[in-house]
Amino acid sequence: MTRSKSDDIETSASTIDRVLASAAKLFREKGYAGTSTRELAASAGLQSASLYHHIGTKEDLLYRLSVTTLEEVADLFGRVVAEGSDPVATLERLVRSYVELLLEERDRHAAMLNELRALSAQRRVEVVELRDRNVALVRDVVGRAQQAGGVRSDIDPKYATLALFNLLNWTIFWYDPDGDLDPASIGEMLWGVLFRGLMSSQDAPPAQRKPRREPARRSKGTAGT
Amino acid sequence: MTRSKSDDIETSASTIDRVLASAAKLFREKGYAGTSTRELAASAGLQSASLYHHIGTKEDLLYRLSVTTLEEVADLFGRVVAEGSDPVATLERLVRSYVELLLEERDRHAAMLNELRALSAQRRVEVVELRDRNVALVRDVVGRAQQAGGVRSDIDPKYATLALFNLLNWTIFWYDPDGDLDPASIGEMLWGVLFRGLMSSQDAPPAQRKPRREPARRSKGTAGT
DNA sequence: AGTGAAGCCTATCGATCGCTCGGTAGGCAG
DNA sequence: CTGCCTACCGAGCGATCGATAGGCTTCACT
Repeated sequence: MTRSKSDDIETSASTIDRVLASAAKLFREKGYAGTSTRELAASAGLQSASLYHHIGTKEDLLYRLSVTTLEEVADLFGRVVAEGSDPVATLERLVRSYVELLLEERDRHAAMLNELRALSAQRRVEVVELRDRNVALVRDVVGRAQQAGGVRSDIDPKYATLALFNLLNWTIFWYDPDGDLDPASIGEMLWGVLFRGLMSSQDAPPAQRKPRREPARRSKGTAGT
Repeated sequence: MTRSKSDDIETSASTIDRVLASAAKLFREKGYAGTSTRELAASAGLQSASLYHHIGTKEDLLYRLSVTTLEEVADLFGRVVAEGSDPVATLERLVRSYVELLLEERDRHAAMLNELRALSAQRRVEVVELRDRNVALVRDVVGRAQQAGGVRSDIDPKYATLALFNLLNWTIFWYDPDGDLDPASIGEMLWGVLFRGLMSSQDAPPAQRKPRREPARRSKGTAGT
């Protein structure tokens, strides 16, 4: 009452949030199996036994991290698609905002993407379903962009989407928060590579052009060079 | 002393090769820390004690796998560059042959790429140096392709190369040897995405064109889309 | 003042970890 | 034959693992 109780509640974050943040950081740095519950507890500022007041098992940490992270992605994607505009512009916003989220929450995304195998079979299936739902949303946008003529149609949208996430996800391995580029700049760079490619553009249109409907040849691509 | 000893040279030992192959497979599937020496031995058809007749420590397995794998990549890259031709054609052969090697030896590449953190500090530095040497070779080819006008010059070759390995390396996570595409087809698809991008090509040249020398502006890239 | 939950602690459990020990089986040289 | 070497194994070491048992303190509410 009269005494200042605000000073001992002033803990910056709740204990469970500190534990989850520590888990994400350590899982990314050392892997799930390579992180002990004692390290985890110490990183969050408590004894290992005290962990089990907040969680059931060590696996719960990875599971909660993964679900939260994938639901954030689903929210982001849902918001971007709800804005509604032409498919290529939507795809660009998906890519760039995803990269920004991926890198700003790198610990959680890296833990989820790399340590999925450590989950029990049932939970792994559940997490994979969440992830696949996000991927399917992007694939739909890719397909619509192809039908609208903004994206080349000689690549199966399934593989175009796999290539897209290839290009974006591996960034978690080299992104440096103290490096030259911030997440938004990396997203801009990667979108540029994804959409325009590395090919020198002598006369490519800088923005989208009216749908011109290529004959959608499905040959084997740039075989001969 | 020099009688027929060529057949019992230690490099032809089959047990150690089985152990190394088992280690690569298990490290990819379960991670380094998640794989016990007992599992490793069982997978190679031995008791765990017998492992230590062939190796010093568990870490030796990861180290030997990593060095061997990176030296194979260095050999491959050296051969491709030695063929000598225009930089864009060299880059295409680098990309496509790298993807084929990456996927044909997926276990070893995945173990090396994902479990590097499990190595001791000294060995980790050594392996990273080997890897960076391979990356630097690709970056040089990218830079020469830019100077020759075959690759757009508005992206720092450092980041173009990071994007390149982004696009290729993540494939280890979804490649299925029993799936639709074989490694060569995936390499062809990824090269197509890397070089041409996803943009619908109304009039882009299907093969290389004579160097046209862009002014090589080095600004911040594709800001306005 | 009394009650009960929340939050964290010390101490320790059984299981499993990487690794070592002392041995055995068989090939080969003298 | 003896002696040595490679390859392997059963048993078990100390350390560490994830998780548990039970106690102490704080605090809200009666």
